Amino acid sequence: MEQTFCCEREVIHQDVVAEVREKLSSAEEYTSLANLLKLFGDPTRARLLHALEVHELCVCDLAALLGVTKSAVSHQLKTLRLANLVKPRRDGQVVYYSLSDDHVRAILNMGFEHIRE
Amino acid sequence: MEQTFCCEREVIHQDVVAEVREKLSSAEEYTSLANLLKLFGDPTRARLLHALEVHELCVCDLAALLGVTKSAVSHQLKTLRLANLVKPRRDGQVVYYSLSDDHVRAILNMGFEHIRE
DNA sequence: TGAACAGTTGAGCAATCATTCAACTATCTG
DNA sequence: CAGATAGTTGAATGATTGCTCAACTGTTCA
Repeated sequence: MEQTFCCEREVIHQDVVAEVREKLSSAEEYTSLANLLKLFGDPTRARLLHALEVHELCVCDLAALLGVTKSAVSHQLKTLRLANLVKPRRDGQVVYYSLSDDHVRAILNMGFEHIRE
Repeated sequence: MEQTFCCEREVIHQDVVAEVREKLSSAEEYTSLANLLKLFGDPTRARLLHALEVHELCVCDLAALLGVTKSAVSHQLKTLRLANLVKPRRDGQVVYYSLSDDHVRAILNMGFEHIRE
């Protein structure tokens, strides 16, 4: 934001810009939106989420399934947990994770539709 | 992936893991999916896309609308263009951008639904 | 109680990324 | 053609991030 004005003289289409500005949400809301969708933007997390869409799984199984360490899985699950996308269920030593929201399914499927077209 | 085995002895739920493995896509497909959804994971790009959902806009107007430099907008638009999420239309000096796909709307709206619940 | 195992956590590191700056191209107009 | 303006581009930079490693917690079982 180092430029003091956008276009050299003025905004080109003031009316359209004003109309669009009215319909946009607050900057904070876009930050929330981006923070949510960012979580789908990593191959490991995408695979994790898609696997959990099929079946509840424990950290150990997820690590074996994806071919990564338990530590890596646990770190990613923590991120997803804090964003309320997955929820844990402890049974003895084993912690089972599952999707906490149907929006996860919807967003993943929308993405798959796009890349497969 | 430095661990030579996942769980100390074996995968805990071999049957479930096998079932899930069958239903998962290829690793490359998750990379494509992540590369797509990653584009929504930045506040500037999310605002950019949402603005274009309302109306076709030129680089100048977008910069004014978001309060960032034309250069920053142009860089982000290039990324989105290469992913086929937006498309340019030149009219003289001015380049107008618009969404090239309805999946963009669907994904954004799904995201908004989630954060607003 | 102590050994074994599932999972978590924090620090550190390499890779990725969003933005800035400056130089560039392209188009219009006088 | 020359000046002005819209937009693009590449290099540089500071911030973010995903993974690893090692140490830790919590639970089970003999």
